[in-house]
Amino acid sequence: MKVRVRFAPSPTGGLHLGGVRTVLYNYLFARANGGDFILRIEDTDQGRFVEGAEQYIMDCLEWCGLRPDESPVKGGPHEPYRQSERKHLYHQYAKQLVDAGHAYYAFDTPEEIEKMRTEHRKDEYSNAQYDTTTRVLMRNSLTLSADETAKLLADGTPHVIRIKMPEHTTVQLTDMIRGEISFDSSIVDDKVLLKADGMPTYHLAVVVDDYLMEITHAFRGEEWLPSAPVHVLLWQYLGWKDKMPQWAHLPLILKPDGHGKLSKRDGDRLGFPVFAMNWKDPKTGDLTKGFREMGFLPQAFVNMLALLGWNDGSGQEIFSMEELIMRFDISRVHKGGAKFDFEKAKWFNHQYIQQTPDDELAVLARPYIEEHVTAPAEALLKKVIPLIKDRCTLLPDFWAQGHFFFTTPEITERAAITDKWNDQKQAFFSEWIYKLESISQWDAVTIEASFNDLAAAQGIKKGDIMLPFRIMLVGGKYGPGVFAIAELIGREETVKRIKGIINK
RNA sequence: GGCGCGUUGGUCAAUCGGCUAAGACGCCUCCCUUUCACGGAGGAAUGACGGGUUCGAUUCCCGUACGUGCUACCA
Repeated sequence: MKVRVRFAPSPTGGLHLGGVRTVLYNYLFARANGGDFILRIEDTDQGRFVEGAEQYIMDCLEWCGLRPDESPVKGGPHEPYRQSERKHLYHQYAKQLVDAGHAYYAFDTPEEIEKMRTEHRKDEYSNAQYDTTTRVLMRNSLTLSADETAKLLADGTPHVIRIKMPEHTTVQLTDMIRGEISFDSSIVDDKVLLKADGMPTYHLAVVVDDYLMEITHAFRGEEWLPSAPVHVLLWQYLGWKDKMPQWAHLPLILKPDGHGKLSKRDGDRLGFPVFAMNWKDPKTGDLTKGFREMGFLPQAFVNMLALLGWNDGSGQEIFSMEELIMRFDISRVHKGGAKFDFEKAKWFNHQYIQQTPDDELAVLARPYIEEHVTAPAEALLKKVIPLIKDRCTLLPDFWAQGHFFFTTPEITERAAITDKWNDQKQAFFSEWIYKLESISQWDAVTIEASFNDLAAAQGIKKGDIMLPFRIMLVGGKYGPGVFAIAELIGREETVKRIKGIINK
C-alpha cells in the first residue's frame, strides 16, 4: 500500500514552529517511503476562520521547501482539500453511526448544557461532561421517544449528533513513538460529531477524510492523545478499522523558561520568533515576527526543527534535506516535550551561513544592505561577504558587521580614541595621510607597510595607534582587519575618515 | 479533581543490563588575533525519589513526586 500522510492545519493564524515541525516529519516520512504528502485545510470552525491564513500557511511551506503533492490549490485525486467544501460528505457518515446505535441526536441548547455542567460537577475543579452518566438527563434521541425525535427533526429543531461512548471498554492503540496506549472509554465524553450548523467537528472530519483520502500514517501533536480513543472507536464503528492509519503523537515544544506549550506570546515576551514567517492579524493589525524576517535561512530553520525532538544517534547535527529524508526515523522521535532554545537556533543559522557559497550570501545579504544604502556595488559586496561572514549569525548582521564598507560610519566608541589621545598620535596621523596619498599600490599589505614604517620612524608604538585607526574606519571596536577595510573603501575614503577625526 | 503522556547537566540529548554516563548549545579559563568574531586547547555542570528483579541497574518492573497535555457545537 502506498504511504500517504497529511498535514491538516486550521487556518486561524500564523504557523507555529511546532506546526512546521509536524509538516516536516510528515514530509520526511512521505519522501523516505516514496509516498504522498497531502495538505488538507481543516476549516470547519466558521467562527475562527481568518482571512489570508490559508495562503500564509502555503507560503510558509513553500519557504521551507516542503511542497505538498496534493493541496487545495494543486488539486489531486481526492478533491476538494478544504473541509468546508466537503461539508456535504460528512452527514451521511454521522447518520450511519446514528442508525447503527453508535451516535445519537442531541437537542440541548447551550444553556441547558451549561446548567447540567454546573449542577452535576463532581468537584470544584471541573465541569460535568456530557457522557455516559449525564446523557440520560438530557434531551436527546436516547431519552426521547422515536416519535418525539422524528418530530423535532422534522420541525428543523437545532441539534447536533454526538458519539455514544461505550461504558467500561478499554480502547487500545499503538503509537509509533509511544508504543501501546490504552484508555477506559468511560472517561471520555460523548463528543459532538456533527455541529448544529451542519459542519463536522474535528473528530468526525479527521476520521472521514483520512479514510477517504487513504491516509496510512497520521502524525499530530501530543495534545490529541486524550481524544484518540474517540477516533479509534469511530474507525471501528464506521467499519474501516483495517484501514485506520498508524498514529504518531509528536511531543510538544515548550517555553524556554517557565512551563507550558510555547506560544506566540512567549516569542513577543522573550524576543524571538515563534511563527515561520511574519504574520499580520487582519483583524487587529498586529504583526508577529517570523523566522524568515528575522534573517533565518530556511534550510537552517528546517534543520533546527528536525533536531528538536529527534536525532539519529550519531551525534551529527547538520543535515541537508536529502540526508534528513534518508536518516529520519519516526521511532527515534523523543517522547518528552522539548524546551525551545533560541540560542541553539541561532547556532544552526550561523552554521548554514558559513557553509553557504559567497555569491549566494551576496544575494541573501543584499536586501539588508539596501535597507540603508541605495544600489551598493556588486563588486564591493562580493569582497565584503567573505571578510565578515564568520561574525554573522542572522542575515541582518551583514549590515551590522559590514555597514562601514558602504557608508561613512558614525563613531560610536569615540572614547577609545580621545581618552588617550596626544600630540604624538595627532602628528602620526597628520603625517600618514600625506604618505597615503602617494602610496603606489593601494592594497592592505602596502598600506600596512606604510603604517609600520611611519610608526617606526616616529618612534610610536603600533599598538597605540591601531585601535584609533580602527575606530576612525569602523566606528567601533569590531570588524575584520583594518588594513583590509582600508583597501576596500579606497584611498580617498580612508583619508577622509582619518581627517574626520584628527581635524576636530 | 479525573484521565493520558512524560522525567539523563541550565538547554537539546546519546545509551537499547557492564558507565571512568557521548556529543552539541550556552557559560568559564587559556591560546590565536595589536579590535570583534572565527578557530584551537581545557573546565564547571546530569541519571527526580523510594522499592523491587538481577552477579550487576541510567537502562527492566512497581509505587511516589514533579512536569505537561486534555477535560468546548476549537482545532
